[in-house]
Amino acid sequence: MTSHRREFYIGNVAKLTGVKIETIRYYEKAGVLTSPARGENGYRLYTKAQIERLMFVKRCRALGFSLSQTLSLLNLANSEGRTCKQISQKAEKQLKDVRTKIEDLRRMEDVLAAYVDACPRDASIDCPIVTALSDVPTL
Amino acid sequence: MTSHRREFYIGNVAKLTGVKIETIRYYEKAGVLTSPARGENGYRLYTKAQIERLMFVKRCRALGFSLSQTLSLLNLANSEGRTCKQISQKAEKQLKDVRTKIEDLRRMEDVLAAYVDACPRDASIDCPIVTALSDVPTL
DNA sequence: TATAAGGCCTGTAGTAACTATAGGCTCAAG
DNA sequence: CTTGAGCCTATAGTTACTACAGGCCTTATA
Repeated sequence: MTSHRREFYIGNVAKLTGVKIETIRYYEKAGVLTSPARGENGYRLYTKAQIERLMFVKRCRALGFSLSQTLSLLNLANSEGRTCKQISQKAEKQLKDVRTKIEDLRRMEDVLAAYVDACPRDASIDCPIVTALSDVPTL
Repeated sequence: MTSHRREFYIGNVAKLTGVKIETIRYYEKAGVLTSPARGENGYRLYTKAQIERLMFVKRCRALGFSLSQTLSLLNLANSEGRTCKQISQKAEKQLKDVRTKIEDLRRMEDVLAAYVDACPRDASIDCPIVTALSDVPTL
């Protein structure tokens, strides 16, 4: 054992990356992280490269990529002949998906805001929000 | 059997409301819909009131309310002394939650757009997106 | 009359991405 | 030597569905 430690227990990795221990193990089982080496006690031993991979995953997740998209991005990023175009296409697709979600939420926001706006928000019994939610078009 | 049918089979309800049969049954099991009467053959028989309740649920879901929030809204809407204020508070909370989600997605959008923008999107090997995702601050 | 199709039934399992718990081993400190 | 922290595995729970599997019942067609 040298003075320069190059392998980390999972608890250390969790602290370094801000990803919970259970989540790290889950990522391994889900196949987005490669299985680390094990010490004689059976504990997982992470290398710096594996911790970097975990950070990559964390950032992808923060951008809304699914785990399978993340894995495919990782594989692409680590593949020999991959190009910028391939990578940017995935990013563009994700950007499009995010924008679609924003639009959906915007519509919800508009309706909700209109409801709240139309409501006296006092002790009235007759609530326009309930009316709007209950209204049946034609039955 | 009169000429005026006032009870509907689940398939009809699904068509009328646009909610899938399995989903309707799921809502019943989940407790947001009351269990309908059964015909002699064991088939569910829905009344108009139950179909209206289902529409209420459908609209709540479309606004992003969870099933338990939807149930609590339903109970509130159907309770005797409920006020506009109580209803609008739930709507306002949901509006706030929706806006928070929009903000989160906006941040993702900004980062993704910046990544795509920074990328030459051609046959280059050195991709700034990968670099950004891989970059480890201090390890 | 046989049978095939379609609608309904129940119950279970699968989905995504974790989170939490149970039961048990190891390791360092007092 | 015991206590507590940290690690291990395996399983179940979460949300809101969706998709079978296996099996009634009824009706339409050959």
